[in-house]
Amino acid sequence: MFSKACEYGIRAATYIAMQSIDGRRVSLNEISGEIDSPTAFTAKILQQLSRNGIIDATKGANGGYGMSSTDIKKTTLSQIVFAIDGDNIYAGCGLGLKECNAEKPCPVHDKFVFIRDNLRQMLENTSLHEMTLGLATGLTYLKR
Amino acid sequence: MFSKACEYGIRAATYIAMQSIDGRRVSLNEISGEIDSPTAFTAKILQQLSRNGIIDATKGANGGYGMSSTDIKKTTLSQIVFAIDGDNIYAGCGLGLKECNAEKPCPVHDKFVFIRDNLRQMLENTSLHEMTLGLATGLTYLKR
DNA sequence: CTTTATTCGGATGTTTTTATCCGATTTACT
DNA sequence: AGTAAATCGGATAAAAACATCCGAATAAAG
Repeated sequence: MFSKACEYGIRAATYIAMQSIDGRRVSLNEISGEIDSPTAFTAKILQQLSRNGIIDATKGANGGYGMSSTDIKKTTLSQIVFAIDGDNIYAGCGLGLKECNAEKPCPVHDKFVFIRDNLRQMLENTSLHEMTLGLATGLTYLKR
Repeated sequence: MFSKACEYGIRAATYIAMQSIDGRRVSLNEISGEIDSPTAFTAKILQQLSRNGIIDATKGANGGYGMSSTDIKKTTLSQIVFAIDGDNIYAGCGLGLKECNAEKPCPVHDKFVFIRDNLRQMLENTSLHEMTLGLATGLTYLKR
């Protein structure tokens, strides 16, 4: 469904959000350890999120990654996916046609539109804040 | 959503089905021309579909690919996707966790289950026969 | 029996995705 | 000023996906 980069990105952002709620800044090593992702690759993804203003990255001692509480509430999975994978998920034909649309549809056009609308709404309606709720209570996990 | 191989596979199988309904066997060259796919790569995919019993492949002059009318009605997109991409679409966690399940879920487990169930049902309930209906009447297309 | 039209199967090449390495830069603390 | 703790950014490597090539095998038709 998503690229590996996107999976790591969502998990990393969720972890950063959770720790930011507790007022803690986190380092790359802590993140990749806690979400069980390849460290150097995760660094690249965090750079993309930082450039897109989704997380705050600070160099130097006592640096690391963090998010403001308003960003935690406002940022949705949709924004993270878009920052990493672009609009691949929303745009494009399910069967790979370049000019598939309502005028000249592929045989599964309508059915794909329906499923992708579901996915899009889910991503747009899920905030990082919501993602952290289950983690704090031990109901959900970010690794294994 | 799907791999390129899977996209070509669905389009190719749909084209074969449509022509088989008219009693025509089709060659690799005709298929890749009519669905606008890379010829040699399409051959590999058709081999997979043939090995999985989804299409009939016959060597030699007057050979080519075809499907029985019962297979056209019975074969679903789900079977084609499974033959090419395996269970990647149905199985596995949306965030890439190896042991994500109802006991130990990722933060979006339930939401992903919902969306994937939609997708699975759509693929299981769409037959190749249904795919060909719009093509014959010029309502849907397999290329461009 | 030869030619022609086909798919099959293995080897190979290309592109994209995933992942690593390491020096440069920045910042805080002593 | 010096050192340690961080991210940044560019180069490189490895793996997977995508794609091509070509000889072998098969079958029909002349």
